[in-house]
Amino acid sequence: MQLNLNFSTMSISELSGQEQQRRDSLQKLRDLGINAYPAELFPVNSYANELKSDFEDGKQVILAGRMMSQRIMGKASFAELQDSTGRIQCYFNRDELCPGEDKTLYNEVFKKLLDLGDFIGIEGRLFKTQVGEISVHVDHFHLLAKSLKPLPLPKTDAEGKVYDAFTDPELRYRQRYVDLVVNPQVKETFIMRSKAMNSMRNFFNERGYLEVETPILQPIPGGAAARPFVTHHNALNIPLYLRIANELYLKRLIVGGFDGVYEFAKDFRNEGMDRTHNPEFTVMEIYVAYKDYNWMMEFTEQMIEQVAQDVCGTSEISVGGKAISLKAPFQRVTMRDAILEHTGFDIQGKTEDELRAACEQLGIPTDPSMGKGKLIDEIFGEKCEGNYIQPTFITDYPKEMSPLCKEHRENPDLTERFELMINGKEVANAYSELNDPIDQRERFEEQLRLSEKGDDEAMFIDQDFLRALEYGMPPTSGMGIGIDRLVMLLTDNSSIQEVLFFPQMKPEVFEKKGPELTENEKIVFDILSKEKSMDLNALKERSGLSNKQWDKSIKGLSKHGLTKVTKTDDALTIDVVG
RNA sequence: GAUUCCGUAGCUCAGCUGGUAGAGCAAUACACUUUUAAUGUAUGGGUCCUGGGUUCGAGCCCCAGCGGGAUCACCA
Repeated sequence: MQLNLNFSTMSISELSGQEQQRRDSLQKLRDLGINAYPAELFPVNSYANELKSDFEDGKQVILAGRMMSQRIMGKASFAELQDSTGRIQCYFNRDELCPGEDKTLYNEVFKKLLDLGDFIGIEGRLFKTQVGEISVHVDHFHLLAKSLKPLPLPKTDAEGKVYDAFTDPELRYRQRYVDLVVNPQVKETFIMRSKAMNSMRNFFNERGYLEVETPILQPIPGGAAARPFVTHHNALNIPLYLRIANELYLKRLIVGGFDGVYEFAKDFRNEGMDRTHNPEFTVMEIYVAYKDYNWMMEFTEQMIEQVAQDVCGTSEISVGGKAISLKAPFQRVTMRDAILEHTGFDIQGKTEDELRAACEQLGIPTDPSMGKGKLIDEIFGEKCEGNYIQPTFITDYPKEMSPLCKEHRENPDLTERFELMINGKEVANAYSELNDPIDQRERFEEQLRLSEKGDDEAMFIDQDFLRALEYGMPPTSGMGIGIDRLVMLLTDNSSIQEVLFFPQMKPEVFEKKGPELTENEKIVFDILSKEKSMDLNALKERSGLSNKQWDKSIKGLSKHGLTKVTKTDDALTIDVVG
């Protein structure tokens, strides 16, 4: 029946007015014989920013990008073109673009059928307007790709004040492509991220270390204490884990004879999400043979300074309004001294009970499952960590916290481990790596006992890794650095979501708006279709619906275009349309 | 997980003690040959996140849910 006709066109009526207009423009372009999505390459030879920095009057240029604004003044117009480097103004003159009688290209195509956001290609020459704005005098333009959805359009005035900024975090993260188009500083953040990784890569390559790749799907998720994601391999019919770290594989490569290996690795942890944690994140880990953690501290501080130079152009950065100097060397403080300084308590030689008592005294909650290492870690995390704004190496961690780290050469309760703290947060973590296979096996067994006590993050025993160590691993120092957190520092962002292109979010629900009438709408429509025309109140009586349900239903029917309400002097009448 | 705030036009946001949904930009039409948040005139544009409830009447009040932000807790 007739209903079907109405409903079949519904998907089109779901479009906003502006979306519909753009589709109409697209059709008109096609009617004019213009392909809105041409296949051939466009021979770009210039970019907005370099044209502005190296102005050369009259230079012939070909460039392409999105048209982001249009100022039409009769026979002449200005438009802004945004390419990957920035924006440049373009000048369109009707009688130059259309020298003959036919002004369609300017009057119709440029002025009416092009929309903001469309990709166009420009051929023209550089000049400066009377106001001094560097612009391209357009000789020819080509539609390269039509945009069917209107972009948000932030505007900046002469004083640099931004209006109508696209700021809603949900929309920005879910539609990062839009965020990147309209928010230049967002793009800059990700360019800096790429520079940081390139800088580190260069730093390592110059020293002869090898970039490698190791498995992401691991039968035993080792190298860290964390809950993994599990998946299943069909052909092998075994569970596989997404890696929580790549440490054990990189050490196997040192066993195999490489002097230095590093990997930029995506790790995965099935834990909470907040402004500093995303379920997948990027870590750089590097292992260098014949070195210890003292060497690694020097290596790390040099690397950080170099990265800051390459990314920010300076080692003096500002984070959340605080000035931080990333110039090497960094301060070194043992964990014992750090705790002594900030609490007055000396952890040296203390028993578990004494440590627990100290925690109570400091107001730090404890529970019976915490061992010595955990208690010390709590004190440090609670009372010390936040104080290290300037880069500081905290060294010599308790043994229980570090099952893969070599025992300290002077104190068997400690390990040769450091963490680099910047802005009160951990940025890097490094060891003199444990290479004694017998000691390593005992440490794993200790982890197993923790696991049996209910610690679901205790490490698994990796027998193959132990076998590798038994063949012999040279003394080695390893270091891991959280790339996301480092980039947060360098770009002065306090949320990890700002430095990930696509932070994890709950899946978006794309509502399917069914063409079906709701039950209530059907009830109302059935009554009405028998009568064709009714008094509104009479219909409401007959329907027996509550006020709210009645209201929804009657609005829904009008929306579907099935009914029409007309107002006479003192009554409302409803009719079936058509 | 707890607390708290938010969800209204394509975008940014108003919306009074509950009384027929507003502005700027964007869009449409017209004018305008070096403008620049261009300007002037006119016009169109809404599932007020969803579902219940209270009410003669809900964008607003109540309940439940969805999504997001912030803070805290947990966790490397």
